[in-house]
Amino acid sequence: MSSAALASVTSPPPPWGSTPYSAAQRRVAVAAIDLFAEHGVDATTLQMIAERIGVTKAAVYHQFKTKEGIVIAAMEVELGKLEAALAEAEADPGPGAREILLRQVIDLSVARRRVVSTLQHDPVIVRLLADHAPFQVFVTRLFGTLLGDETDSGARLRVAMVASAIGAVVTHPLVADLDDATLRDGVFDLSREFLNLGD
Amino acid sequence: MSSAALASVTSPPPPWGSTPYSAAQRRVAVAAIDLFAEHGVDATTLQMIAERIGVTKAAVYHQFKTKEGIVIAAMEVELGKLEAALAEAEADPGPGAREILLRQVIDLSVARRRVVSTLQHDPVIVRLLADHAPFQVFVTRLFGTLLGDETDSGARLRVAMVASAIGAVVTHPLVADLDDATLRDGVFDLSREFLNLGD
Amino acid sequence: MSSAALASVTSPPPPWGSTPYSAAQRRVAVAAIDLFAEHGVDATTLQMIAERIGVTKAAVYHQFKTKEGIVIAAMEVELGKLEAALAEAEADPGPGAREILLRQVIDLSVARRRVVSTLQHDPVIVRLLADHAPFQVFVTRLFGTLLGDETDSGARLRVAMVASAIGAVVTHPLVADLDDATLRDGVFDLSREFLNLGD
Amino acid sequence: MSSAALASVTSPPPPWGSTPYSAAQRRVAVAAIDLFAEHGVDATTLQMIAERIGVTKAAVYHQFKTKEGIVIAAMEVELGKLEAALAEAEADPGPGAREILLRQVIDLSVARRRVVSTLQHDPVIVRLLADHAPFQVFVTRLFGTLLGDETDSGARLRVAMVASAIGAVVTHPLVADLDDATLRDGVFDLSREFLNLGD
DNA sequence: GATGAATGAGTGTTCATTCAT
DNA sequence: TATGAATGAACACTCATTCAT
Repeated sequence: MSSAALASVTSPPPPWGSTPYSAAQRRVAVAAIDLFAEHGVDATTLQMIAERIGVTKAAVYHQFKTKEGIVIAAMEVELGKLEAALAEAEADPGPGAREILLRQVIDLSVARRRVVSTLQHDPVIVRLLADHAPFQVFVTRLFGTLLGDETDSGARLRVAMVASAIGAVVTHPLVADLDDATLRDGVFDLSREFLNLGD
Repeated sequence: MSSAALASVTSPPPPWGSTPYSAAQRRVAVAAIDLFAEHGVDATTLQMIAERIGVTKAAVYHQFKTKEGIVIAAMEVELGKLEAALAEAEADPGPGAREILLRQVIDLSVARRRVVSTLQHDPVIVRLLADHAPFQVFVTRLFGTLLGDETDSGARLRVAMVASAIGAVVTHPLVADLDDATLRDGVFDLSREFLNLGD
Repeated sequence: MSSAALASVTSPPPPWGSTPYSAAQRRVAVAAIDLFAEHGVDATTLQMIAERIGVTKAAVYHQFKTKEGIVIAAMEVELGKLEAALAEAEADPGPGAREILLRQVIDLSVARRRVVSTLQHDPVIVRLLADHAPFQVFVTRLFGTLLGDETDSGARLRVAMVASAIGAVVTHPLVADLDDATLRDGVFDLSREFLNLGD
Repeated sequence: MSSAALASVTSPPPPWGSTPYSAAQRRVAVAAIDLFAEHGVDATTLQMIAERIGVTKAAVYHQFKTKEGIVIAAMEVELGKLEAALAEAEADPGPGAREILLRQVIDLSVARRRVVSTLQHDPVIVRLLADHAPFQVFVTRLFGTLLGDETDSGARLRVAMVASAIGAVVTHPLVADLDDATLRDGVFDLSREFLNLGD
């Protein structure tokens, strides 16, 4: 049994999507995500975030005690979109579950191209994720489900390559001219083929 | 004919490896690359770079007029390592040339894991590259050669995915336990399969 | 005749102990005193005061219009404890009155060690006191009574030294190991000896 | 033998006066002391310090990495003035040594009235001193020498009262009209009397 | 060629204070 | 009465950059 399936049995997954962020906090987080994607976390100042939502810098600080808090909230809001699909895949570990989850991941990655790509690689976020246990849990669950029952190094390598590719290909200049649907389906087909998920 | 081959005919490739950086400048660039990889470009201060090579901040400024200059030099030094392989592949556009180039790219990516991954995604560098023509030329040549004669959207998508995967898979946690050689060969085989390069 | 006795004739002393502070205001003042003693006035935020009494910052503002108001209230509450003894000493200017007042001052200083020491020297409070007439009156009465009939520079110097010593000795590391009773009596005896109050 | 005399035998006292502060750093420290005495440490901004010596805030930061560093330097510069007298008294523990040291302490306290009083009681400085070992050593030496051979609680109380009085009496309103010389001699005589140092 | 000193323009963060509800 | 949201003004601190020596 995969470690992810095991985890789903022993303890309920953390409620990513339902984190108790107020509406005001959500507004900040959403504005922040866009700016992070556009300029990188370090180059995004609190001033910029405040201006984008039309309030004062101090008002933002009324919602979040630190910039780091905003970054985490931004990540939670974004990754929360995957939580439902992941929970579903964990609940029904049938052969199609991985495929459905894969599809969701790709859909989100394409739909939110720059955001996903940035959040996945920005040095500040990478460092933050490494120190933030809940994120580790989420990522472990995600890759565990994607792996399914196979956990040998070959399978891990395949999943790692696909996962790496998805996050980055969506902003690759070579496919900049593809429309979302084409990119989505193309990436999905190649990923399935790559993961030997085909019939 | 590929756009890369075309480019190589119309204009001589810029001398990546032979850029006239002095020894002192090279020392700065090398120190900078490591720090960029470790902390990100924005979080790497000139003070840190100066300290790492045991000189003063002003001494660094004697070698480079701006921080941006250091970033560019760092990229040139790093990408210069691919220049020889790329030139060779361009000179002999036989069927094996793409494979050799691919191998070189993967070898470098694995050998310099964190560096490559960081330099490829750091927001400051990404922005700099977009504004820096010589980099565009280099990247165009690289992908052009990797594409070979096929330039339809399907082929472009395959190359984009492989290129995206290579740069990121090398630091993926799922393969963190693999030794360099295994990772190198595994990624190479999967990439060939992906690109339909196998016999 | 001492200037204090004169003052007590010309104008009724301000009602230190009976200042019309509501129970809620008193609660704020008491919490504030402790925090002022612990961190200094400047480093004590309204947030801290509010938290200590379990209300919100705005609730504190409902009781006091400014932070300065809280500082003044805190001083009044604390000094009010001396008001009764001072009034009594003023009413009966016999030879023992000074001694009784001295005793009260020392008792309070020892019992509320850190508080007294801090409130007497904190730069914010010192400045506030200098601008706040009622405090000047109180202090004048206090020292006037302590001085008794002698007002030459020699007597003033003795009283000044004793007064200075009392406020600070209670927190001096050299006597940190003394229990309250010992410290109280020791300081009292030395002060009497110093002021030539003994028989 | 007093603990101070012992300490002077086993290890040379730290070089308070000879701390390697550059001229520029000294200029900052001196300006800071005055401002600290005038407004308190917390209310003294780096801007104020910078302006007083006619440079930029950033220039001050070039000399000291933190505000705390400035506070410590200010203390060292000020206390360094006592170092010579203290070392001398430690070297010659004769009966007159305590008296000479006492005289020096009083002279400095009177000459630098507000400075000494403030530095001795400012909450920020008090806290800093508690966490700063070298200051503890200095203070221990100082009081040890002042105590001489007697270390019972009675002697400690007398020294504590005198020490407390000296630091505070110099700014006491009751003696504000005394000129320096009168105050100096008066405090000295009273202190001797207090400490039973008279012949 | 290298250094120490200096600077201007920010950055994240804090805090007393206000106000609509 | 009490609160949550908001703000303006400030603060300590940072950093790329310049320049006289």
